Amino acid sequence: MNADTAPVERPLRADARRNRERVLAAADEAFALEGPAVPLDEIARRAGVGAGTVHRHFPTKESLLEAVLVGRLETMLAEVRAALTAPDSGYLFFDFFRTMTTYARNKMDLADALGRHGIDVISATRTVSTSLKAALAELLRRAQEVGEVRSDITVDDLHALVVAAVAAVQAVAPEEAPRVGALVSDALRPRGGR
Amino acid sequence: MNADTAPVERPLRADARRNRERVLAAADEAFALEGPAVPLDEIARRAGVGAGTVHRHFPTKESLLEAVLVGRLETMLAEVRAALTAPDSGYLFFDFFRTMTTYARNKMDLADALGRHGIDVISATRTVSTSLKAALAELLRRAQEVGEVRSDITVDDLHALVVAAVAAVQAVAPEEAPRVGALVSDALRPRGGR
DNA sequence: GACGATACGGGGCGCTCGCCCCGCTTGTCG
DNA sequence: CGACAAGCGGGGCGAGCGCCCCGTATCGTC
Repeated sequence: MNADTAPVERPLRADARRNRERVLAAADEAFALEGPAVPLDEIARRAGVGAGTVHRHFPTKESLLEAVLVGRLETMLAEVRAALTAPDSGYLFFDFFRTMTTYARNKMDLADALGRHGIDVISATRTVSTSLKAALAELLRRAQEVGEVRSDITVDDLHALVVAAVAAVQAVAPEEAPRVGALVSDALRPRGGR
Repeated sequence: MNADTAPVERPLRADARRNRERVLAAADEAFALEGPAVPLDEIARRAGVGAGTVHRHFPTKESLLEAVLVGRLETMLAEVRAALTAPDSGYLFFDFFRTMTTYARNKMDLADALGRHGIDVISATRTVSTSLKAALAELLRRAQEVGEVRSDITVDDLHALVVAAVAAVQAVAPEEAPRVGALVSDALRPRGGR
């Protein structure tokens, strides 16, 4: 096999790598706090770098959004995999659902900001979101096996319910949030069960 | 009582009134299709008026958003009141829930666009949203009375569930939408029922 | 320690969009 | 029907923001 099919990309210089991480971290935080409309200058300021540096690592604002989104999906994936290795993971399904809701909140506005700019979110995050879906499918299967979850629920349904729970929780007073979140997740339980 | 406490505002000239309606209709449509970020010029173009005209009737973009939002809430209110006068309105609750979901979709992005601009949505829409809430409370009470809905659900919960259903429906393929919407609304039903 | 390559900073350009202004048109009323 | 007020159109200004550029600083290597 020859090397020129995969043009060896040289590793980043140490400071470049460090700055890239800083920008990513600052962007993650800024997007979470202020939403996807936050100016790039603000992100640069938080990261303690110049605007040019942000632009060098992420040629467009969308590419930065995309990178942050992929990072969040990877965090979620790690979480799901951790849940899968736990004993009795089927029984812990609803605890896990609550955790997912927290992560998903951050994810969503990024995803639709990208969508609005004509970026195909599905293909941009294909690798990680495929793995995530597979891991979720396994978790769901186990929960259904032990009768915790209705048997006619698909992974897509699960995803939709997480999204629904996020929306519902944001729509009520904070002290009602846990009850309402649970209310939504109850839609997953077999009817007549509890 | 004297008149100068309420300085009689002269009625709008006929063409002004017509243009105001056109702008409002164009804005409603444009916001629904393109989201709240649509430029005012685009709205003016759709309405067939100049940009200055839009600005005269609605001094800021937020005031236009607000006017459209109030209009949508009024439509929803009319819908709820219609449902209340129907015979057996308790039993039709879940049909009605589906209708609400459709209206709410349009409402939500406007509301949080206003929120992002520091507008207090609650007080801006106080009159109509108070009436809406009261009407919904009555509808909910009847549905609970005939056992269609869990007795521990509040109006705020109902609102949250509508929001949740909207989010869920948007998160799945169109052909799955009815099933997923129903899944969410099932959270309102007494457990062990149906 | 010196030299070439790589990365940084931040000023600046161009575009978009909300808002204003002013010369002209149209409706209203005696 | 005529005069005056009310309303209209659209060009233009200023602010905000994404993106680019280039002189300077820093890193990696021999």
